[in-house]
Amino acid sequence: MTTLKSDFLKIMTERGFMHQCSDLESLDKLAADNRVVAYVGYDCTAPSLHVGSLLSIMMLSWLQKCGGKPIALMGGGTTRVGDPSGKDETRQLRSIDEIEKNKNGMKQVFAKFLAFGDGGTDALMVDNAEWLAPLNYIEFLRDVGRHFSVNRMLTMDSAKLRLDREQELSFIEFNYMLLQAYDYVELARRYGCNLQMGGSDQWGNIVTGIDLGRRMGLKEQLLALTCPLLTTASGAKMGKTAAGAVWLNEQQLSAYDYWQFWRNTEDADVPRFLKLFTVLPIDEIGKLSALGGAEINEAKKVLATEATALVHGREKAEAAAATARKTFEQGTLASDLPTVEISRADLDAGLGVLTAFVKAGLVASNGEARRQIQGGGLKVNDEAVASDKAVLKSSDAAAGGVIKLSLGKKKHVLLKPV
RNA sequence: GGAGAGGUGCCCGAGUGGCUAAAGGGGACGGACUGUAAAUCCGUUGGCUUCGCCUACGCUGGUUCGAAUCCAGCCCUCUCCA
Repeated sequence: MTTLKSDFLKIMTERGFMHQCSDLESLDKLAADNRVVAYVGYDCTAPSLHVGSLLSIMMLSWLQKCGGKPIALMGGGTTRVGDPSGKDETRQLRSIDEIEKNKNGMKQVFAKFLAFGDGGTDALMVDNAEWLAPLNYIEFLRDVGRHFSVNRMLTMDSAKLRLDREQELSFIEFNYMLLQAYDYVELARRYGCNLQMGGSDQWGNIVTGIDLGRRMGLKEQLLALTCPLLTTASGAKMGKTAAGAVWLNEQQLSAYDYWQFWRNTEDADVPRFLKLFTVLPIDEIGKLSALGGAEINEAKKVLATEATALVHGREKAEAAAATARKTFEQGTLASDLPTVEISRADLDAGLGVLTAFVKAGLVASNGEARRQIQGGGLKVNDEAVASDKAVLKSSDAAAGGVIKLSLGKKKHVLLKPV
C-alpha cells in the first residue's frame, strides 16, 4: 500500500472508516490539494437519522476538518422510489408529506456535525428532488437510460440478492440505481462533486454513478469511498435497542438514553467505537483501549460522553454522565432521570402499580407488567414490587417529591405528581 | 390466460377437526453470576376489570356440539407452461 499524503485519508485509514476506494492514489492527491467535494446520500424514510448513519456523517465531518467540502444529499426524490440495496423486502412507499417532514428532522442533526454556508469548504445540503422531480421520462431514458446495461444491473448485488432469493423486485426499485447514479453526475455538474461516500452496501450504486459520469462525458474522474457496515462484536446490527432505533434527534431519544446506549457497548467494541464515534486523538484512544477487566468501564464512560457530546453538546453529555453516576454508582436519586408527570389527584386516590408502569412507558401493557413482577423485574423506589395489586400513594413520593420506577437494573423513570 | 404450491404469533417454522393462546428455534425482555460488558444458566414472550372473559393462524361466508385444521368465493406470493 502506498504511503498516504493527505490528512483525510490518513484519518480514514487510521480510525477504521476505510472499506473500499475506487482509486486511492487519485483521491489522496485530491485530498492533499484540498480539492475534494464529497457527498453522502440519505434516505428520508424516518423522522430522524439514527446511529446507522453516524459513520458516514463522521466521514463528512472529518472531510470538512481536513479541508474538503461536504455535501449532505437528502433523498427527497429517491425516497419516493426506495432503495432495494440490502433489503430483502419491498419497501413501503412513503408519502411526499412524510418525506418532507422527515427531511426537516434530519437537518437538525447535520447542523451538529457540519458547518454550513456558502464559502469554499462550507457544507451544503441539497435535495435531489430538485432535479429528479422535474425529470421527463422520455428525456431521461434517452440521456441516462441508454447508458445502462440491464444485463449488468441484474448482476449487481442489490438486484441479485432479490433474484437469487426469488423475491420480487419491482420496476420502481430497479430504477433506484439509475437515479442514484444520475444524482452523482448532477452533483458533479452543479457543485464539482468528485467523491461519493457511503456504507459498503452502496458500493454498487456508487460505481454505477462513476460509470455514468464517464459515459455522459464528465471531464473529471469521479471517485468512490465506502466504510464498513457496522455490527457489534457479537454480530448484531448496530443501533437497535429494545425501544427501537437509536435516534440522533433529542425528540426521539433523550441525551441520557443516548449516553446509555454507548455506555452499554460490549468490551470488544470499545477501541473500534472510540476511533469511529469520537474525535479523541488516536494516542489517547490507545491508552483507553489498553484498559483491561473492569477498568474498561472507564473507557466506556469516555466513549459515551464523547459520542453524546458530538450529537447533543458537551453540557448535555456531562449531565447524562452525572445522572448515570448518581443512579448507578452512588445509588442515589438523580432528579434528572427521564420523568413522567402524573396527576396528583390520581395518586392521592391510589394508583395501581400496573397502571403506573404502563404510564411511565416502561412496559407496554398491564399483562407485561404482571409478568415482569413475577420475574422480579419491577421496582418502586428500588424495592421489588411484590404483588400486581400493590398501589402507589402520595406517601411513596421520596425526597424530591418523585417516585422512582425501575425495570430491570438499567431502566429508570421518575413519576412526578403535578 | 392455464397447471401446481403456499399465506400461522416480532421473525423463521411445526401443526391438518377437540388435549392449541398454538411445538421448536431465533430475537427481545426479566432473573442469577458480573463490571450498567461478553459468555453461561433459569424464567417470560396476545389483551383485559386475570381463579374468568375477549381477540387471534391472508379476507368473507359455510359445514360442525366444536375449525388454524373441512367446504366455497375472494385477495396476495411463488413455480412451471403460454
